[in-house]
Amino acid sequence: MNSAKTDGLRRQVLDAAVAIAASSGPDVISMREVARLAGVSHQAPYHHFGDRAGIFAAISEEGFRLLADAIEASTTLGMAAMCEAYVHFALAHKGHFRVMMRNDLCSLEDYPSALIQADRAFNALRNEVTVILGEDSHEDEANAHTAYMWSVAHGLATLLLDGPLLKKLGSVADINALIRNVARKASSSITV
Amino acid sequence: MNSAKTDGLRRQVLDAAVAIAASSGPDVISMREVARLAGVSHQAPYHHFGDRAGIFAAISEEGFRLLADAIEASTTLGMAAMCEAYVHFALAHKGHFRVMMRNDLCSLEDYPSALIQADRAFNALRNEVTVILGEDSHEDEANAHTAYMWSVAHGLATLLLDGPLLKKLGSVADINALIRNVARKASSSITV
DNA sequence: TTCTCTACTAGACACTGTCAAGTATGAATA
DNA sequence: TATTCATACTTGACAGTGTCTAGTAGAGAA
Repeated sequence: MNSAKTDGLRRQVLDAAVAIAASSGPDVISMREVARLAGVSHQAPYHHFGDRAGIFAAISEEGFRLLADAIEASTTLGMAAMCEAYVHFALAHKGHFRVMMRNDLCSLEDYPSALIQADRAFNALRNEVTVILGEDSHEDEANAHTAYMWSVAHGLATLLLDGPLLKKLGSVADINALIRNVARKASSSITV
Repeated sequence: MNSAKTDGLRRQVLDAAVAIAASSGPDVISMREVARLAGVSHQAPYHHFGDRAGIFAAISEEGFRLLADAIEASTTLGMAAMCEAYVHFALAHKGHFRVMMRNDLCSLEDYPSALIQADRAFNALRNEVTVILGEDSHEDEANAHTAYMWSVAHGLATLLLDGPLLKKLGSVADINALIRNVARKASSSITV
């Protein structure tokens, strides 16, 4: 009955927390509930995560690692593909994404290992922008374009995930078509 | 000492809650804390809001009303101005904005009066898009463009407010210049 | 006077995160 | 083999939380 000791409790708690974040949001995650789900005492998770913020930090690190992997993998496919990759990651990893983007749950700068993964994702996007703009482009210009691309992808992702206005866009027949459409618009704004 | 009875307790609780949301995030808002700040018993706020979600609903309604006002006012100035208005609203009303965009705190469809205000804001943007596209434009095209504009504005707003990657964009000299730049890029993507 | 409505207060309950202290188990060391 | 020690837990307690229930002071209407 007690599977906590067979496969790692740490992994089990993490999976439970991500599942709760995906279904009901990160705020519903409770130390005592995840302990209960894992079949251990209410204090057992503290040994692996320190405190509640520690769980969120672990989810963030894992999430940013997955996001960076996805974005780096799409680099060769161009700007629009990177934008799509960002949105699809958010939809496919709802639990992770919701936690990652809430730095009130755990401030990223307190957890350097999570920050490293976030940097990987950002740098991949930033590099692609400079490649497109060319070596001689101004730094501010590259920053502005990066901010623009990130805003589009992040905005669409959060609107699709938790946006109060999502249902208004429901009349768009295919949600993947919308994502592709938005990504294409965004990427074409760089070259113009 | 007890100013709760002189000016309305409802207003006092709301202001305290918005202030806490702006400084520390909505999750820190506690029924008992806002009651304490207002100098009343821990049950007094329940008479005005029903429960905790009721406070968030009231903040959402007020926030969407202010947002709709701001967006409608900027209609005559064109698409880029509407986009800027959205972002500036988020920065100027941090407390409201954070609550509005968290429908896990209170789901908007349960509070029709708040939903009406959200619709006002959306419709203003949507109308402007159709005006630019022309009467004969397809509905899906208008939806896609509206989704795009909303994504850009919302993405930039949330990244500036709570984004873990905000500091990366810090090298952009003037943040208002960034907002104007992004808004202009976004609006020009419609006519192209 | 009595009745009713509003705007509260007071007490209790289950639940939460977390501190402190204890325990079983396995490996390393003397 | 006996002892030490770290790991991975358990148990118990505490303050703080949202919210249910039950009361109360006061104003206006009948």
